[in-house]
Amino acid sequence: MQDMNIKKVSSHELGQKLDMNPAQIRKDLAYFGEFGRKGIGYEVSYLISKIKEILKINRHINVGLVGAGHLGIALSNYNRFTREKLSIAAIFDADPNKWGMSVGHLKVQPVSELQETVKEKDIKMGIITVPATEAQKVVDQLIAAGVTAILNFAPATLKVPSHVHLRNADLTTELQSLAYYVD
Amino acid sequence: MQDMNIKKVSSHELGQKLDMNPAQIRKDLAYFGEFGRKGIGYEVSYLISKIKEILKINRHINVGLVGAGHLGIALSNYNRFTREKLSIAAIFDADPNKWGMSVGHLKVQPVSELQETVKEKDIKMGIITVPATEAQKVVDQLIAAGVTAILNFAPATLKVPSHVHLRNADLTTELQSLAYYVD
DNA sequence: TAGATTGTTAATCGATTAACAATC
DNA sequence: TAGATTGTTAATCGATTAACAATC
Repeated sequence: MQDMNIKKVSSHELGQKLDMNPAQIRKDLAYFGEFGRKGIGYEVSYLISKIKEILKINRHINVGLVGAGHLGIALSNYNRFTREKLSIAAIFDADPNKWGMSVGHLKVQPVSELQETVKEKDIKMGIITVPATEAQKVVDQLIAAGVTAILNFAPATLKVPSHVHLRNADLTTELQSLAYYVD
Repeated sequence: MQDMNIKKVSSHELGQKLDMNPAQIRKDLAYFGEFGRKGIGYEVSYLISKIKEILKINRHINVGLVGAGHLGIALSNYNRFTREKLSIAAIFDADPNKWGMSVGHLKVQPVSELQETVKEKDIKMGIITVPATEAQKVVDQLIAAGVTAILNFAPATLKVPSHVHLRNADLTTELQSLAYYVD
């Protein structure tokens, strides 16, 4: 709506677009504060900024990626990250043949430099795109370096301490959920 | 549990593992049929087969992948698909330089062959890993070929007719949801 | 038989929706 | 002012949990 230069929106309009009851929208928003004006509605730009604040996506975050294989390179080139204030700030790999290889504006670094680089570049999140057999070792190293939020693409069940937030991006599950609708 | 050679399980045990109330588990399962035995519990292998049946993941499905870039190649090599009865049976790309290129045991085909190959190989699902600018064109071609379940990795909002099931695998959202827990 | 556990009905709990005073 | 729309309280609805007869 902001892109379409629409300035204000009512809970009724939002409800139509999101296929939700207007009262639900007002109640959910009201839980976090008073963002609207009676008789007027919600100001689009203000609502966006408030929602970003609530979801904590109103700040820049540096991300470290471990595993310079096809998936790792694909993610590095994924330009939507940049738009959403997420920067891949370093890429690591265990394979000496890949060290120094250019990926975008970055060069692949040895995993041994992980700890130092995480501190230096203020990396707060990690992405794991190594083979399943290497994943636990990598997650341990990321945690040792102080990273507490990790997105794992390796098809492995990883063990992390309770203060670390691990999210598994399981592409199989996505496909399987679609399989339900086939035929 | 099957891998651990455990033969039977009670709703109480399942509840503990899944962090759910035992009554919830019994009720949910009972919705689909009577899978347990009073005084005994559920037989692990039977329960697995019934759940796979309910979720319709008890059959082999061939998948066509469009876009032989890094992400496409990464997905082709993703061996977990095979284990879950999902086979990438063909890879397409618009770039003539990629035609004939080997990816696993497949060769990259021109998109012009899509329609024919989908029929020939009984492809039921599609994966889109092309640039955002090409995605709508590709989804249209997949639909024209008769594919009704599509997983899209391109950061684009695609239009599909109501009988087609489109699922967007948005990697940004995954990362953003983790960002909430940073600091 | 006694203990265990299901499937299901009844009770409880929480989430959604309706209604409305406040007010722009 | 009259119409619109919020934030919030009250009413409704549905989902979760407890309880228990059936039975292995």
